[in-house]
Order: sequence, then structure tokens, then C-alpha cells
Amino acid sequence: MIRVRFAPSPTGYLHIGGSRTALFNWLYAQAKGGKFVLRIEDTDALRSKKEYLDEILDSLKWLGFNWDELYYQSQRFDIYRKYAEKLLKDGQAFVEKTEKGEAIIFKVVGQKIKVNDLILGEIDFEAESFKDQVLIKSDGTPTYNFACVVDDADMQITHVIRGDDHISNTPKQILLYQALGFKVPYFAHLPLILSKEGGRLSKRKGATAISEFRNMGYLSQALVNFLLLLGWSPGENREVIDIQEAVKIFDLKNINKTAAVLDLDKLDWINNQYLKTEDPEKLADQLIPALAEKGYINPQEFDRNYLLSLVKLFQARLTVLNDFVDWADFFFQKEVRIDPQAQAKHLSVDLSKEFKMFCQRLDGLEDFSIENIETAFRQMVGELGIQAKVLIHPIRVALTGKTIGPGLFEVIYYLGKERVKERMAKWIK
RNA sequence: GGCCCCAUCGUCUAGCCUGGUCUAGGACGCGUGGUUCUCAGCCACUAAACACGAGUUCAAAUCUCGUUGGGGCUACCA
Repeated sequence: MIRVRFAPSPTGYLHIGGSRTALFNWLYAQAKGGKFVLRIEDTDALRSKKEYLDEILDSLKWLGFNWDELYYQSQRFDIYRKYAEKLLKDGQAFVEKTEKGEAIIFKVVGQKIKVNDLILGEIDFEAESFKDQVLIKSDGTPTYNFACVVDDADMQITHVIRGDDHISNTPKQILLYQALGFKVPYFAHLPLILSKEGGRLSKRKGATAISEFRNMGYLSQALVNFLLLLGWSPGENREVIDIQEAVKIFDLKNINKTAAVLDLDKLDWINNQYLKTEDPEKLADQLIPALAEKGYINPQEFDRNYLLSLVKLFQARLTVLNDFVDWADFFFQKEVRIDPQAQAKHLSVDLSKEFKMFCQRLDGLEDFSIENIETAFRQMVGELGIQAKVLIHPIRVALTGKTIGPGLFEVIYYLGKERVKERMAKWIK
């Protein structure tokens, strides 16, 4: 039985780097029918924050990486101490007294250590260069390397899949596995994700919290797809691949060794790919809070079918879901807010005659359908002997306040005859 | 500094293991054109890379070594 783990420290939010590590662990467990263990490395009481923990847990859930087991290192201090004392008894560790207390330190014996990494291949280290390793600090808490080894062994982790930055920890950990008589797991070190400016992801350089992507209106499937393409390729020139399919073909062997530079342009594209094909019902559900917050709808009581129609109208042109809130605002607002530049460009000449005429034509329509609206409009401009666009743009601005947007006849249809006439009347002298 | 990892278009990558099929493929982004009432979308096209140097070989993006560049670790942080 394959067992993998993701071990975040709640000293910061979950970001692209961490979630990519979580993804590959989760994916590997799914692909092999194994278990995905979540372990919270909260041994540093000072830096660990509940706020971060909640964000990590929520984001993981949102991404769909559900865990089979959950552990907190802060609740396992007695286990670490037990193993440290065993090493003490064996003579493999010693106590060092300081003003703060007693630390337990592991004696490093010089030797060659081979790490057989599933991604990087064989790497040789010389333990000669390692200092003796602190196991239990003088404040009684375990160090990272020690807690990590004890837990990975105790939780029967078979494959340690983690970031490249841990590669030099690996030989030190192997020493500990051997000293404790534990079976050494397989290691797979993922190439790091670098910021665009170079260097690793940090708060100042591209380490955007996953919860923030969520708030911006990225779909979790899109983000996962994007993550998937960072360091792994499904081959066959495929870019859009959903998680279920990835589970079928994923293998650690296909992960490349090269660090990836984070470039969010592709995420935007992928997000649009998913937005275009996503079920409008789901998108509508996700939009309700944001629309309610703006006061555009009453979440308890609104016309769902109407919202659905509007979602369909905008779906293909959205980069992030939240674009809808701004772009479709005119469907919800009582008063349209006209963009001054748009007004200057398209509504500076007097079109009273044309607007009045069009309103009359709309009134004359027995069946107020998109098709009929367009026919009536085309007929009218034909009679007037003018180009359609000469009128289309001004009408769009009058109705939506913007120069961009969906097709005018759809806009007219969904706005409804009364609102259209009302908004156009403002420009009739 | 020491130890370790990495190296294909601006970016993500395919190809590398098992040299010839690679005048190096795809995608994003960029640019151009088409479609439409605008934007988005869609369609078509263009520019764009094997870091460098040796070596092995009939033949190297693919194998070897070196150089350079990038990155990581070097804590009683995780």
C-alpha cells in the first residue's frame, strides 16, 4: 500500500509551490490507490497561526485534495521524545546543557550516503561534512528533520514527495532512519517553482495565497490544471487535462528535473478554457455571493433563470469569474453608469431621431425576440441608409455604459423593452 | 566559501534513457490577417530555443568532461 503525505507548516498561507507539492502527492496516491496523509508541522508555536492553518485546510479542500488522515506534530511531542531517548540509551545521541535547558543531539558518524531519488536519480553525499544534529531543542520541541523522520516512519509513509529544497536534508534524515532502525522510504524531489524575478517564491515574489486565486475568480479545476503543467506533461501536446484523466496517466517518472518559472498568463488562458465549458448553473452559484455583496441581487429571492441566461452570455469572454460582476453590472443596476470616454466617443452627436425611431420599432414588435429585434433594427438602418454600426455603438453605450460587451441584440433582449426605452430616452432631446 | 541540483523558443513543455525519423513539435504570451456591431471568443499565419567549449561517433538537442549561468541547502526555522 502506497502512503504519501503533504506536510505544510502553518506559518504562512498555502501558495502555488505548496499546492503543487500537495497535488503531486495526492495524485500519486490516487493513481496508485494509496493513501494521502496530511500532516501539520506546527512545532514552532510562535510562528504557527490558526489563521494560516484554516487557510491551508480550506484551500486544500477547495482544490479537491482530500486527505485520508490528518496529524498535528504539536500533539506528538511525547513520541519524538521517546525516540530521542532511545537514541540516547543506544549511545547514538548525547545531552547538551544550555542556559535554556537540555537538548538531545544526534552524533553524526562520517560515511557515504546514497540517495536514490525517483526523479533526480542517484545522489551521493558525504556525512563527514554534517554537523551533529539537534533532535530535541532545549525548549523541548523537536527539530524539523527529526520530527519528519519519526513521523514518516510512524505514519508508514512509503514515498516522500517534496520540494527540491529538501534534497540536502535527505542524507541527514537517512542517517536518522538508520539509527532508529526504520525502513528508508522512497524519495522524489520535485523541481522548485521559481518566481518571475528569479529565486524561490516568497511573500514578495509571487507567493500568492491559493485563497486569493479563489477570491479573484479562478476555478479550482483551472488552477489544478495549471499546477499540473508545472513540471509534468501529459504528452501528446495536450494542455487542457482534467484531474480525473490526470489520475489515470500520472506517474512520477514523467516529472521533469527543471525548475519552472511561474508565469500566470497561462493560468488566465486555462481559466477561460474552463469557464467557457463549465456548467452555467455552477458558475451562477459561485457568483451569488459577489452579486449579493454589490447589492445586484437578493440572494434569498432572485430570478435564477435570468442570471443563468446572463452567465451564458458572458461565459466565453471571462478571464476570471469575477469579471462578470463588473461587465454585467448594467443588467442589475437601476441607473447605468456611463463611462465618460465611451460617451464622448459615441454619444456626442444628437441621435434623438434615430433613438426615438428605434424605440417605436421595438414597441411595434409583437414577439420581442433576439431575432426580431435584430430584423427590426437592420430594416430601420436600411431605410435610413446608414451603416448598422453607426447606431449600434451609441445604443450600446446608452444601454450598458460601455463600449465593450455582448452582442447588442442579446443585450436589448435581456434588458427588456422597458429598460431599453428608459435608458435610450435619456438621450432623446 | 563548502556541499548538492538543474540547463530546449520570453514562459510552460515534447524530444534526451534506447544517438540518425529534429531544416527541434505543441501551448501561453507577442505580432499580423480573417470572422462579427465592440470586446472576448473562434480561425489562419509570422517571429521565437537545443547556454558555451572540448571529446566520443560515420552521425549528438540526445552520451562524456569542462566552463558559464540559474537554483537550493549550509539553524536548538520548517
